[in-house]
Amino acid sequence: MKEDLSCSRVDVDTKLIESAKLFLEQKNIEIEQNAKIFSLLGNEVRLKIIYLFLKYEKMCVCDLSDVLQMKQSPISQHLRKLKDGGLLKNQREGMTVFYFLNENVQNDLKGIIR
Amino acid sequence: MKEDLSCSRVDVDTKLIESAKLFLEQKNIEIEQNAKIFSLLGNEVRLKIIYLFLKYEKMCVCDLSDVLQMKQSPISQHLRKLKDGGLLKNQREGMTVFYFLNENVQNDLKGIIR
DNA sequence: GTAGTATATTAGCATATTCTAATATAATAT
DNA sequence: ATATTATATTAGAATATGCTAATATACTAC
Repeated sequence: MKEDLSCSRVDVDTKLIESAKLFLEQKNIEIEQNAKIFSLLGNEVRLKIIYLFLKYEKMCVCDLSDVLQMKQSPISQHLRKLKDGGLLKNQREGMTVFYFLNENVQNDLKGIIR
Repeated sequence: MKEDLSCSRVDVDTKLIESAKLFLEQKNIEIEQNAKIFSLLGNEVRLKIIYLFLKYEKMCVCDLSDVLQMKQSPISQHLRKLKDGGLLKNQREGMTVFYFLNENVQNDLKGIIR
C-alpha cells in the first residue's frame, strides 16, 4: 500500500499525507470551480467589470469600452469569458447588448470581493 | 471637457460614464491588490495548497510534494509566489521548511473561499 | 435593397505562465 | 572535510493569455 514519496525522510507523517490527499479528492470539484472563478477575477480588466456591475447593475459593451478606455474588441472578449464562466448574463435591446451579473453568483461575488 | 468615446451613440449616459470612471479610479488600488490575490488563487495547484493550509495549519515542501503528487521544484515555485504575494509565510526547522498561512490574510481567505 | 451603428469573432503576435531538468544552497551526520 | 537530505533557483520549452487589426454578424433607418 506504500505510495511513492518524493522525499525519503524518516519522520513522514503518513497519516497526514493520506488524510490530505483524501481531503483534496473530496474537495476537487469545488476547487476546480473556484480556481476557474478566481482566474477570471484575476485579470484586472475583468475584475473592474465585476466591480462595475456590483455597483451599476447593468451596462452595455459601449459603456464599458468608454469607462475602461479600451477598444470594443478586448472588452467583448473579456465579457465572453465572464459569461462563459457563468458570472455574467446579457440581454440584447435593439442594437445594444447589456451585460449584468448572473443572479446565481451575485451573492457569492459580494462575499468574495471586499 | 468631452472625452473621446469609442461609440458615437446619441443616448450616451455621460453621467454614468464619468461616475463609473471615477469609481474605478477610487477603487483602483483595491482592485489591483485583489486581482493579484485572485490570480494567485486562480491556479489549481496553488488553490489546493491554500485549501490544505486552511485545514492543516502547516506543512513542509516535502509533504506538499507528496500530497499533490508533483515534483518538489514546481511546488517550491508555487510556494514562492504565494509567499511573495503575502498569502503564506514560512519557517525553517533544521533542513525542513514549513509553510503556513500569513495570519494577516487568514480571515480574508476564509471569507473568499467557500 | 444600402448605409450606418453596436457587437462578436477570428488570426496573429507579444507576453506570461507553468512545467521539466539541471544545478545551487542550506542543514545534518559522519 | 564528505555524503546525504530538503529546499531553492535557473534556463528552457510548451502552452495560455490578452492585446491589435481585420472581418463578420445583427439590428436600425432610409
